[in-house]
Amino acid sequence: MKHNPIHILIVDDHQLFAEGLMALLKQHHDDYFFTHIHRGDLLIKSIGNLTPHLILLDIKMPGLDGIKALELLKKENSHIKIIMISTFSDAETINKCLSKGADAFLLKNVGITELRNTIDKVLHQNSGNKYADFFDKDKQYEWVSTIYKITKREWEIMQYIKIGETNQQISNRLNLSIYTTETHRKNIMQKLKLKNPTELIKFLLENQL
Amino acid sequence: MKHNPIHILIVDDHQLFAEGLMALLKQHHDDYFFTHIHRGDLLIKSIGNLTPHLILLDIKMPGLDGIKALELLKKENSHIKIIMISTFSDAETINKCLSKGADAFLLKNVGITELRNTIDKVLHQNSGNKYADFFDKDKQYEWVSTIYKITKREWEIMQYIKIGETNQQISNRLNLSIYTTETHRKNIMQKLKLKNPTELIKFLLENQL
DNA sequence: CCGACAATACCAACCAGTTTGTATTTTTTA
DNA sequence: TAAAAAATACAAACTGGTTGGTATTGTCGG
Repeated sequence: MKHNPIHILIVDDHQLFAEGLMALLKQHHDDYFFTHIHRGDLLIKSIGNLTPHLILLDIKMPGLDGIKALELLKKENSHIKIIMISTFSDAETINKCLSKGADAFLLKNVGITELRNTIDKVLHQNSGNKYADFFDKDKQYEWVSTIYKITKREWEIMQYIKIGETNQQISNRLNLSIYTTETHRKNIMQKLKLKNPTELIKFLLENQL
Repeated sequence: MKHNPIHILIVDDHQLFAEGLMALLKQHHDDYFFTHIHRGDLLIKSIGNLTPHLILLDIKMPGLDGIKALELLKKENSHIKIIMISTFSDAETINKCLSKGADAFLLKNVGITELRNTIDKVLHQNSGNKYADFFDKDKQYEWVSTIYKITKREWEIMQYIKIGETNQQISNRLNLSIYTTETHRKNIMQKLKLKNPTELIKFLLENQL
């Protein structure tokens, strides 16, 4: 690591974020050099001409989402280390990433120290160990519950609505009458002052719940 | 600007983004110093004890969204310059920000040069001029249309679905029969291989369309 | 000029969620 | 322990979107 420069490829559609990352990582490592790609599909097209040791891969991107990109990459270039970086972190997404071969999963709200540590770990292990940064759902619940008076059960139901389940599916899953789920949903809508299912989904996604 | 240090307050829930920004901005300005707050509600609580010259304010945050924060801030501290930084940029959001007193609106996918220029402009003007960075919707349309074969009309209708309009409202707006809108919607769903309205909204939001 | 595609329009049966109610049981907490 | 809050359950009328069709008109490129 001292004597051969390490090539890090950053794949993220946010120019500012990518540039910031490079600036931060360079601060302690003269031997890092970077490439920046801002679209998933360009990554796949150009990976043949690039030989990164490590890819920092955003999940949410135009062109091709990070998870599909990860899948394609690991099939062809399994030696390249990949750290997924995302805003979201439901367990489902994290597990999908790890099972498709990601070496680590980090949230965008980690600090640079944690990112550096993760990079070091990933670069210096013969793979196998995975590092995942599970999101603190409790914090999220805390603010919806205090601001909107959302109860635990309502919160639980919101989580299933977010992943696209119908009232019927939620009821089956939680062993509830569909009427109960309807009632909860009604109360959620009232408390959040939302008018239609679309607005609920937007609320959930935009507030990263 | 040479002799009195400039205090920049960064309000963004993404630690990495904020740290990256600070690293980038420090590179050319020794006379900048920074505070970082990661929640909208904490901003409002602590603004009394802070005297920033400039606030870089993210729109999407837990606690209190950036637009409300902007509103509250400008009411009390109209002299503080505020640059909104966001991932999204529908004209509605931009206009809302500018009308509530934001001095500029930038997307997270601008580069550091553009950010620096905007900061300089905002700091050196007696307010009045506004800088907004309207998103290149054409680019977005380009990739959905090439990947999913979405037509112009379908794209147009998707935009209204995204803001929560019903088929009826869209039909009125575009002078179409509701049957036409239904047909377009049906085709959109098929082309995107989506099963229900929830998935469509998720697709639109997650792909920032 | 013709074939493909886009845009328009229609229909009926169907499915999902909303609204506006009421009401019982369980749990929490003052 | 009594009151409040949360969770449960039900029902009917209603609104909005889906599914799987069909069909006409316009338009653009080969």
